Amino acid sequence: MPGTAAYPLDSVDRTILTLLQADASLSTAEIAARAGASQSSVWRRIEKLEAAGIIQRRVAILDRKKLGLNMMVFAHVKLQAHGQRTLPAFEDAIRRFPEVVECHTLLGETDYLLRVITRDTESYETFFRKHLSQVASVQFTNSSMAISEVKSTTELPLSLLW
Amino acid sequence: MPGTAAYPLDSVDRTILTLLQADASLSTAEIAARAGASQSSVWRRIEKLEAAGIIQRRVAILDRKKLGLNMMVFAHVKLQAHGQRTLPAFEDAIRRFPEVVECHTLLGETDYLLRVITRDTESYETFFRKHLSQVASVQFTNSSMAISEVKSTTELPLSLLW
DNA sequence: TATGAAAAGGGGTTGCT
DNA sequence: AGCAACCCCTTTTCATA
Repeated sequence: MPGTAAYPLDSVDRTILTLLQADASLSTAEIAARAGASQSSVWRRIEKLEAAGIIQRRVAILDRKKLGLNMMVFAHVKLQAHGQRTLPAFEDAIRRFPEVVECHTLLGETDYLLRVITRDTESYETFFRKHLSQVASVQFTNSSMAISEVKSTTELPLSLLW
Repeated sequence: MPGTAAYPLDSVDRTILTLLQADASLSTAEIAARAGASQSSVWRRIEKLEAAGIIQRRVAILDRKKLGLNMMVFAHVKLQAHGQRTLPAFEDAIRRFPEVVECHTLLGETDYLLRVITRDTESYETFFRKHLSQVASVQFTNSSMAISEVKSTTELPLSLLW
């Protein structure tokens, strides 16, 4: 049932999720101390949260600019006619482009919002001219380069829930 | 020096980064096997990559919808006059809103792009009316609800670099 | 079905070469 | 960088509620 947790989350679960989405390298012992439960209990709860898919995965977040990926662009894309195969064809192409790290379907004026990461402006233009704009059914795009990050986190606002 | 790695990355480092940004729960032994290096060497390289800030942090990615955060909105925001204190004031407010998980400065028509996550449409409207639109100097906003995710990853396209 | 205590096993961490 | 020892944390077992 989407929109509802598969099982109720108590305060120990909430502490686990809050801590792990901030720092996935915490030991179960450290989490247990802060959550007020035993180490083995916390370990089992984490397993359940992973099995339920509430914890999707653990990842390392890398520094884009330190690696030389200096260009980030948000591109709105609108497609032409919405035939039966237009959307799947576009979406398959998108999934194959490594430059596109996110693609969201939007309600509103444009059909898609893409987050595109490349090395620099030149490589973005190459991507745009040779790949993105070549995908059939793209009507128009509106690309905006991201200049600075005021805020950026992968942490969900769990405080809104509890 | 932004845009350049603090030190050159060889193929072992590249393998480490590629694997860890996909799955941060991999053991150093597993990474070592795939990278063709010893376990302790891989461990020390990871420490160096963390010290250099190339690996920023390790986090757990949670399932937004399973937790009941069903609403995600991308909001373009344009400010009024750009006085000396207009931007910092807006940015400070943004950083305090838990609903705003990302805020990027954009080159182009609008000033900012926000990614906002809330429980549902009602809670988004409350956030928008009582918080976002109340921030002084907001001239206009353009909010688009995200309907579905075609692609979404925190993995940087390292293949573009090497 | 979930818990805490404790044993067993594997991997992170360190010193040495 | 690699090897090996050590220590800590993950994982399992067991007893209890």
